[in-house]
Amino acid sequence: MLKYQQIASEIQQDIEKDDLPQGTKLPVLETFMSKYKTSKSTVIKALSLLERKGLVYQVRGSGIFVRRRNRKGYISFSNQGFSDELSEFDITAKVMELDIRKPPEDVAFNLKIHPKEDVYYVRRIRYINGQTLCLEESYYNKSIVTYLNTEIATGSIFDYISNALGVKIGFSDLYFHIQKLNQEEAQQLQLKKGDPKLFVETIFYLNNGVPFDFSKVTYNYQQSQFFFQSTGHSL
Amino acid sequence: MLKYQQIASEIQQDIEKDDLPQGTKLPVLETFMSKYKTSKSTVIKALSLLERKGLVYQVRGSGIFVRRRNRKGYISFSNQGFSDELSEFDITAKVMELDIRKPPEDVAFNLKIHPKEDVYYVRRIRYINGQTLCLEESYYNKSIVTYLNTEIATGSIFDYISNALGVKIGFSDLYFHIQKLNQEEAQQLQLKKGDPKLFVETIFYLNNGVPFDFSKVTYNYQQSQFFFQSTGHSL
DNA sequence: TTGATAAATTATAACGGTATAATTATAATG
DNA sequence: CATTATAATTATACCGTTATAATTTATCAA
Repeated sequence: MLKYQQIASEIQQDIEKDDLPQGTKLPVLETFMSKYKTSKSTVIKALSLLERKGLVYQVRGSGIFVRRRNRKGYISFSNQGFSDELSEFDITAKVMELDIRKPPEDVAFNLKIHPKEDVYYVRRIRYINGQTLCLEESYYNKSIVTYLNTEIATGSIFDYISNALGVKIGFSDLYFHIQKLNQEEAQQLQLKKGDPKLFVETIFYLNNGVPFDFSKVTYNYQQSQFFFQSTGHSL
Repeated sequence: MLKYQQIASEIQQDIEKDDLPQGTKLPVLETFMSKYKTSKSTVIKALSLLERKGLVYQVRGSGIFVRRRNRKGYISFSNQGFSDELSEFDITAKVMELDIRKPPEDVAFNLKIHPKEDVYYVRRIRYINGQTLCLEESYYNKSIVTYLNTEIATGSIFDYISNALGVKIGFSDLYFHIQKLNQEEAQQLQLKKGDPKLFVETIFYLNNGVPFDFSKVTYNYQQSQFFFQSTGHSL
């Protein structure tokens, strides 16, 4: 791990370990410099990383302070997309379908592939604390995600992709819609037709800009409590 | 404006002016260094800023590339919250209520003030392209936002706060919920009771960490198409 | 005590340099 | 021609320094 990431990680652990409350002032930069035996720029980078993660805020001329959320039970979605810090919740998944097929037109378009190229198709129901969280349909570019099976898809597909396949995940585009459930979705989520849903289409890209996953997710509105932290202009 | 912000702004304008397509490679760092007569670190800072804004992505060993969204008609919400780049849309507002009052318990809690301190209360309906976009209830800490009137609230309150009052806006916490409209909300949004809604509570903080605005917004689900770009882990 | 002024503290901007890691292009090899 | 090894390109990490801007604290005057 990079030095500034390591430092950021240690500072984060310290904050969480001591459960420092909102507004607590952290040591000054000089302290971190000598503590971690590194340069000022590296400390600044580490703290900027924590600021982007929403853990601290920095005030010029004053200091660096702890930033905390004040509500529990919300699924946080950071700049990495969702699924960060879901350790707080018990998330499981049931794989309904998994096969190799040719992509529909919209999928081919979003993955920037030819409609006759193969994709992995995965349909899952995900559960949070035993309740239905969402229906998920995902299409993976098979030339990048070369292999998948039900066992893998029952766990975290992304962990598998980044670890076993050594693929580097970069960024993603998310498109949110609020809609009404149709009959089929309602049945699978154990809700009623016409009930609200959050529908999210996401395109995931590798770090070199190549799209490798296009997914459509329908969320159970009863579980749809999300938390998002925005950070300042400059940083 | 700071040098790196200025450079970022100019690069952004170049990208938009020439309408550079996704994946276009930008000049190498050296080019920017000599073009803007500045150091490498400053160029890197400018480009990192653009990366966080979702305008470019950088690939080590390869180059810097243009990142573009591929759908129109979505309200983008960046790390500044919503309302960035809304120039694409025609947004108006009608002020329904505006007065000074004592905050309810939850508002006092989120603004971290005593329940007997004064707040400005503003209730607005906002329209997008002539259609109802959302109902908004906002509470402003009066000791920070010292004055408001209907004329100001008809426009952008945040522009007024940051320009006229010279207050520096920092970050914000957003809490999202998917729910059903009640009778009153449905009527105001010209929808039906039980229709879906996106309900967002937001706490806005000054750059020194003091909360100054707590708002509750109910979105018309028919207009609720949002776009969000996530950026990589490291950066 | 109050209010203004100055000094100290603190984070940030900006410079410029060396070293490193990832990618891409080129050359060598079979 | 395909594969492999090497070199060139390119962005990033990291160092250390000076200058600057915001804030806080201390000082002084009324």
